[in-house]
Amino acid sequence: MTTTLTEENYLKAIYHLSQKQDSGISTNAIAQKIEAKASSVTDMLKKLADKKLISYIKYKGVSLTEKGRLAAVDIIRKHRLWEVFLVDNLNFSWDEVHDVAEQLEHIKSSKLVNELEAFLGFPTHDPHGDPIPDKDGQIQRTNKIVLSQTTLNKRYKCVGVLDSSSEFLKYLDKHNIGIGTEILVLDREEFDQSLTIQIQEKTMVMSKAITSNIYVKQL
Amino acid sequence: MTTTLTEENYLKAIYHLSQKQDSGISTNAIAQKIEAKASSVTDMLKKLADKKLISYIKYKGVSLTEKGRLAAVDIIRKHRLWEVFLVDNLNFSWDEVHDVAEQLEHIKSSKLVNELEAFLGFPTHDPHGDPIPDKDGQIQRTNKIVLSQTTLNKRYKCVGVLDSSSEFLKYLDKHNIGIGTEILVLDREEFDQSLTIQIQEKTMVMSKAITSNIYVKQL
DNA sequence: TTTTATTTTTAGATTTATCTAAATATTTTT
DNA sequence: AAAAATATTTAGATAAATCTAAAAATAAAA
Ligand SMILES: [Mn+2]
Ligand SMILES: [Mn+2]
Ligand SMILES: [Mn+2]
Ligand SMILES: [Mn+2]
Repeated sequence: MTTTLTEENYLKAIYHLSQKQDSGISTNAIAQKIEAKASSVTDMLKKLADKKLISYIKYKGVSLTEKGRLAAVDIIRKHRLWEVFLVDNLNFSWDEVHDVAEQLEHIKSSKLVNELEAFLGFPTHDPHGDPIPDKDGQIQRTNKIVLSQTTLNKRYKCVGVLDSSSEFLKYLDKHNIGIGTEILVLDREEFDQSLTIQIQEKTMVMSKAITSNIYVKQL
Repeated sequence: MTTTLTEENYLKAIYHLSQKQDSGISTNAIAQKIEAKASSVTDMLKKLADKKLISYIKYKGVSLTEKGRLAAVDIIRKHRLWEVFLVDNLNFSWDEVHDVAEQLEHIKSSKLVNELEAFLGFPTHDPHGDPIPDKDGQIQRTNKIVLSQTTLNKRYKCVGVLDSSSEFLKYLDKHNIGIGTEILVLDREEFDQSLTIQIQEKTMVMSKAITSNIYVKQL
């Protein structure tokens, strides 16, 4: 009952796609995420279905079984714990950790991940504000919203990012926005939905492409 | 010019075999170490020779090129640094680290290994007393001997192990022998070369199978 | 120095994960 | 409801790493 690196990447991709859309995850959507051709995906789906990790109905898309969900969440747990380690202890910045974590998440050793978690002080979130699943696959979900959906003249705190690409994170760094940053929403331009916000006395305008990728919580 | 996980394992195997015997490492010796069939080894040797990582003359065995040696030493550097991390920070004992390090040694990120080294305080040796190669592939070699070749009535310090299998390390744990342990050699039985030694007031007899796997330095 | 044994290489197959091209199913448009 | 477009699956190929069985080379023994 061991999963290969490739299978693990498919499970993770299906899991992430399931966050947006509950079931019937399409072959094409997976192909796009994995960066493989649809025919390759079909082959792998048969394999994952044989292993009871997904429910697969030809032409109708897939969904994770409980077994598959637990496997996926375990990879994500490892990924996020390693990201915390890289930032907290090895001087990585939040835009540098993802690629290395993509490799580290496949290391197989339950002692390793559990000891790592303890060493890090049982962190609840990774450097991008994403929650870290616990040993039993439970995820602490908080009711965050995206900055684009905030109401005017209220104060918010940045608690995460939707897009955690290196490019976007560097943009945020440049404008001194990170997890914990306080943001006051001043105005919304109706034409393009751009926001005028204030961060530490400084006022700036942000396009919707930006604000729809920043998670905040009202203070 | 990237090396696959499998290629890396072959390079490491060839490197370790080269420590005992300088050149002309045989196909069979590699096969035994890798736990593969000789025919599989021959295939891989061609591949490694194509990549200029080894010098290979049909039927005459192989040796690492400088490029291959550096690649091998880099894997070993990572392996040993991770072993230090596991023991120093994640509560692993020296008999538990090897299998996990076998996985971690293949993670590709020069920032990761260099930052890890700094985080660990630039350790010179791993938990088994083996030297950690530096960034440039240099290895600090010390003139250690095996316990079986010591002279009577002299005091030694354990500085490493030749056999670092879990079984052997557990045996050493049971008898309170570890890196740094002081050993006084009292007597040698000529018949079977067994040694009577003294460790912290306690006297014990050890077979040659044991004493030839413990590295010591005279005090 | 032949003969025998061992080692190494080659030839051909297998498994995993991928691809292209073609066939089939589903969805959308007319 | 038929035609067109899109999505998905199948068929057949390829590359990496392995294997078994057979052939060839080298080493050891007679
Ligand atoms: Mn990540
Ligand atoms: Mn993350
Ligand atoms: Mn080791
Ligand atoms: Mn070691």
